[in-house]
Amino acid sequence: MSRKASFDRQVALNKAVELFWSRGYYASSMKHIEEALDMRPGSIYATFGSKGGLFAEALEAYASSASDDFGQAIAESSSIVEGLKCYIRSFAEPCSGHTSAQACMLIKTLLEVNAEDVVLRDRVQAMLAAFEKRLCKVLEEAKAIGELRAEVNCSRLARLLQTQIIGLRAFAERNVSKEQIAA
Amino acid sequence: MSRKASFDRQVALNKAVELFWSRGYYASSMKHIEEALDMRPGSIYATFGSKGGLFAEALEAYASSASDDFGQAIAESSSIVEGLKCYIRSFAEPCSGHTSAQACMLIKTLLEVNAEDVVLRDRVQAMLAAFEKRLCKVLEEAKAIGELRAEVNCSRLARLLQTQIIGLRAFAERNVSKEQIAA
DNA sequence: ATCCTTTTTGAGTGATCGTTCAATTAAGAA
DNA sequence: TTCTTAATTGAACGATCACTCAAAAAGGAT
Repeated sequence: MSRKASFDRQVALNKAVELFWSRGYYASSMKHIEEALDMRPGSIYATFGSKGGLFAEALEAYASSASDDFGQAIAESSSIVEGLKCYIRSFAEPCSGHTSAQACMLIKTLLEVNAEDVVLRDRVQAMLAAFEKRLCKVLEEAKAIGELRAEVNCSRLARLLQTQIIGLRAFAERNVSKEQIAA
Repeated sequence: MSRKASFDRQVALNKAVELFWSRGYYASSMKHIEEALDMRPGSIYATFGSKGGLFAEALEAYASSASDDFGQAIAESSSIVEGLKCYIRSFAEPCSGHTSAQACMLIKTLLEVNAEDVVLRDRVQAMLAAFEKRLCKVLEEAKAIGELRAEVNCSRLARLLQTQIIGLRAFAERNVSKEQIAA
């Protein structure tokens, strides 16, 4: 039955994430995208529909992989709280191949996308809310085990933590070693 | 001696700040700028040189006005710490005319501008560093008066506070009433 | 009122934007 | 090998990008 695609969709999406994450949405032209994915416009449009469609899929891929990273950090550590600390500290270092630390792609997108693009904006907000919920569940688990005192308000602490993470990762777009503040 | 300009430079810059702050740099086209400033391209280029030049000046104007706001918040309050609290709380509300809270323009710019534009990037970083220094000085003043305990590390607390403010203002680009966390 | 000088205007520049599609290429079936 | 069918290509599209400049407009001095 005819010919099959020569590229790997997930590989292409990862390359798109890398491009959009570093350059942002508006500043990534189709020329950049063609080069990054090593695909010609026809294939890109046949596969992802539009530049916006590709971005949306790339964002989902990013969120999914970020969520995996979080789960792994918690699972690998001896305790939940220790895992959280480890996770947060990881943002302060020039981590995993990147030359310098980078702010969360969700936040970059939230701040870049103008208010007119309601669909994308809502999607990003939903992703951030989902992560907050995830954080909250993990905290409640820690409380149930006794790692956290019984009187802590988990949903409030989750919001506070997320704010901290957002600030830390945006701040990390600069310089300094400041993982000493994380605790 | 001939004709004089019919527009007010500062008024135009304030309009530019409003536009760039809400739409970002790349998504603000010259057409948007012409409309926002009520000026034609010839006048804009004669006055500000280029789109980038206008943005740079608008950013300076924003930073200057933000710095004034900070000074005023401290001066108006009964104590330094109370002034700081008030200043931070002000970001959680749909403040001063804007329909919804908005992240700091410096941070939006830092996250939007790609790494190639070194000059602008460095300028933003310098502005953020200046604000951190200002925060630090205020904290040291508070310590000298006795509002803060003697053992606090002011420069570290300043960094922590700035991270908090960044996170809070980015977070505020969403929803909720969460000024309860500020203390 | 007239002239001088500067500002303002807006049509027009080439470049690049996101996107399309007819022609070409190539994998699997017969 | 030949045929079928889908994937890939890249030239080209109209729109819009940041920007220019010659012509028109208007304030100040005489």
